[in-house]
Amino acid sequence: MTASEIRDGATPTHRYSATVAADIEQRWQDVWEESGTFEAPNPAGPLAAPDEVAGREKLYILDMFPYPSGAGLHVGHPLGYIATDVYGRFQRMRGRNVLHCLGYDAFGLPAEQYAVQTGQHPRKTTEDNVTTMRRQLRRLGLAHDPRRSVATTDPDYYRWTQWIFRQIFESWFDEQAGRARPIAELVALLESGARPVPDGRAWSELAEAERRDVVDGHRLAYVSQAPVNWCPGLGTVLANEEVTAEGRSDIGNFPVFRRNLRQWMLRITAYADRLLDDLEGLDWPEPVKLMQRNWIGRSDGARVRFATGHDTAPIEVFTTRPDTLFGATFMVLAPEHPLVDALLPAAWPDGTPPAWTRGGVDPRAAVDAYREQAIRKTELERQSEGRDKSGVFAGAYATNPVNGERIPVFVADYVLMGYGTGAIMAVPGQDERDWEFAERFGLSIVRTVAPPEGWDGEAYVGEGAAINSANDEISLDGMGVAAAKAAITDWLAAKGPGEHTVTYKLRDWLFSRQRYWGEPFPIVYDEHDRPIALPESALPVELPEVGDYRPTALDPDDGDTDPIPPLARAEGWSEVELDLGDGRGLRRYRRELNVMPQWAGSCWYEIRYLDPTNTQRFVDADNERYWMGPQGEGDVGGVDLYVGGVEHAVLHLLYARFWQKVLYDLGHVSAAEPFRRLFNQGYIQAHAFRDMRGQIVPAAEVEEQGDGTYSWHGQPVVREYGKMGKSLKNIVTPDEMYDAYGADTFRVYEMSMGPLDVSRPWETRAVVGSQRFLQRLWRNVVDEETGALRVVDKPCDDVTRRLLARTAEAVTTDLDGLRFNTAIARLIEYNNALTRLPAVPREAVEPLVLMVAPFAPHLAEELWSRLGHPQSLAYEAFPASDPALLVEETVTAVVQVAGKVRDRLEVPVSIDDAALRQRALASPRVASALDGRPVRTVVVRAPRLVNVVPG
RNA sequence: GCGGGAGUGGUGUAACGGCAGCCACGCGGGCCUUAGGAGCCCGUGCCUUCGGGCGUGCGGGUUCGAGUCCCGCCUCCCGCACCA
Repeated sequence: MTASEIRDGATPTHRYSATVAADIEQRWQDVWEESGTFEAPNPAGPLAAPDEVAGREKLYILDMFPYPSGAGLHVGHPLGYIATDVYGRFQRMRGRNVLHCLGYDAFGLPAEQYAVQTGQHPRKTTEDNVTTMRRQLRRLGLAHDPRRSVATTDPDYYRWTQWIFRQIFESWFDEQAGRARPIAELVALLESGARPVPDGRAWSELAEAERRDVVDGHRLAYVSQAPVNWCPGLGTVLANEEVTAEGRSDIGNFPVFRRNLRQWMLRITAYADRLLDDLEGLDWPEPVKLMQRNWIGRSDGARVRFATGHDTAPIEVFTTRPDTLFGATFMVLAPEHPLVDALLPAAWPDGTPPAWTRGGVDPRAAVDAYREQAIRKTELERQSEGRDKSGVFAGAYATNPVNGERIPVFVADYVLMGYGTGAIMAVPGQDERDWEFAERFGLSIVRTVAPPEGWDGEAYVGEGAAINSANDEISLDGMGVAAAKAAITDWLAAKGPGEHTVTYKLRDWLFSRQRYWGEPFPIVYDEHDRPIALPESALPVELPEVGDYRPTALDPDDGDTDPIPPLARAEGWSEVELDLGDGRGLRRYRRELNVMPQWAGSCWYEIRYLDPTNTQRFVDADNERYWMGPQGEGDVGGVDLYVGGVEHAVLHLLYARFWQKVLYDLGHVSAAEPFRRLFNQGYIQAHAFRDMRGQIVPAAEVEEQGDGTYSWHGQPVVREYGKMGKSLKNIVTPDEMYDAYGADTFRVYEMSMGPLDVSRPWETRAVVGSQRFLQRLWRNVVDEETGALRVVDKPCDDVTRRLLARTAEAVTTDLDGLRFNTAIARLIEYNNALTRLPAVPREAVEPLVLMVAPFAPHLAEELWSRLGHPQSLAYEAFPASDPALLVEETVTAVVQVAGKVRDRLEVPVSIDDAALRQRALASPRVASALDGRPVRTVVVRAPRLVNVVPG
């Protein structure tokens, strides 16, 4: 082809197009893989390369564990992976030993639901999905260590998940030491008498079964019969964290019922204070810390017992306002409170107001009817009713311990069984809810905190002096809230009916699921139905094949059904004959048929990445200390940078912190926290379009009209804004971007759209801007027509050299601060400057290629290689700037009059205030702006600014 | 209701308390083309009597100087929500 033919034809042969990009990208991906470019050396174990570790600072970068869904990726998914990759490549060029990899969280409900829909075995669909995702991500050119890509569904992985569960099961929380200890140490303490048995008897007096009860009652993993979230639609129970505020399942949106079932729990509540306190030392976004604090929900207060006069235990309440105890004029119990039944008398007491009985012939009938109605109410109905208070008198009275007042006891659903003790003392004078209830039922109201002047008459919850709060022994009157709290709490403790206490919103973690696709528990039951942990040598307990892995189909709206674990169908698996080595010989045991929840595998994956092939331990101690150990005094340790969406603010991040702390207490890891620094990326949103009937139409087929309106096949549609997804028909896939532009353009575009932590709309038509940038860079190095190198080996001019220094400086600080968008703007600016040069000097463009490399690594490798460098640039030093070149000789000084810019002066950088002041006042523009007014003051900030203030 | 975050051109965004709008999309004009949904170059906040004036959600304040700090509103987004 002649040159004129090329010009006559369409695109020059050597233009950086999607085709050229695809060729370059796949070639370099192969090179990286074959030469193990991004394999991170360990200090010890099978992946050890001590020579490569020596003398380099380590950096552990982590992306949130993805689960491979069947839907494939859209362009929003890789955002965080690209960001961590850019950062990792940058830090590698600055000499750090970077650990970065990606595995798959492949167990769990989403994977299983997808398998159920497609009628295939979850193992098959999971493997297919992982393959698809690996392909889509490989095409992105992520600098991951492929040897470390674990999957939770691999028996070599879940063997250690089971091992950790076993550690949790075989330990207890020593409240005094504030940490977990091996269960054997508890047994020793009990045997020696150093620790009393809870009911006060001697250990030696206890029967074997009673001893087991005591020990099992202390374990961090325990079986309990308790109200749990039963979701018949999913066929499984769920953790509190997996249930929405509307009382439905997070996944699938099925109704959830409270039901008493025997389930595995993890004692996360034992760690409530440490999970709260250790947030202090973490470099996390404040909103996430706050969400964790709120979820843990610590509140300080007092327990107070109210005698009932019946033949029952007193009613114990929790209050954060013990100072208002003199104003407690009635009590309220949650409908499910266990004391309610014992309190109910045979008939209404004399003088019971009719409004209190809800028409019940006797208290039992009234309370039963009320409970029936309250339990039937869904969360949604409760909310639609607003805060209207309902309730019924229990026919009983209690005695206020501070003043001996006889106060009525009600049952009402505004008191929740799940918080505090499930019972409250009602203080209408200082509590809005109690006020509403008192008004409704005509109950007396006593103010015990003086409201401010002019208070409108409702409950006063603020600060103020105590009033009406004295008995023969103590008076709170005149005290502030804090002082009154302390005084009354001391009095209660001295007299017996109460004491200081702390309550948490956090509940223990419901850990078993009646599903198939999860980790089996390493647990068997003996003939007494007691759980026993299988020995380490029996791990992994492999997930058995079953004829039908689907959960038993149950009516989603019927909460009275029972869960049926699919593993019960595994032929010959549920019963097993074993010698557990406890001297009892070969015996028959029943296996645990539940599986672990989705979160189990993601509670410790960041640890397994460190040592993925270790067959002796879940992680080698040296490797763990090297990558995650504390860095000096006061550091909690953990991953150096963890990037992911804010949707895991509570669930995963809380569970993983809990497991980390157990492992830390037991001496298995050196880091007290798993994630030292957390960064929440924003989401990529997208526009969606509806036609006149309100139906969503495919966004890809919508055309923009000249007047800013939109049409779809000729009919007008309206634009809205939301998540990218199937339901809004607005998915754009990475594959489309690879085909149309190439991976490097896609990467640059995603990083240039805006700050990483801000959500923003996807705009396919804007991607071309990033392509033009890379094309211009390519053209600065390669002749589009001939493919020859265009770079000249001549010295660079001074202006360009200074611009390069400033660019390198700015790009470095931007990358350090994860400000990728501004770094790219700088690079484009510099590249545009090179484009305007008559010829591009090597000295000017080589640093640019290196600086672009973290963003567009394939293009950069290709240019680097064409520039004559035989080695990959992955370990080239990131360009540093000569400080001498950063110093300007002259600057533009801005001259303001009354704060408005009126002139600009080119001045030497060394100019002093007096000289600059003189030059500014000499400016004719200043004179004209002053318009004859006298000068009052002149603010001078040499060399950049003068502000002349007229009188 | 409580708590948190954010409001800047047509769009995404950028600005140590010191030149508002870097960079990019889009748009307008031009070049090159048989052609342009390619590429390149120039222009592009609004108004203007071409002097300049006005501009960072609204209203105040601090300051020589405020997009940035303080107070009060408005709007949007997120989290929690009868938590005693």
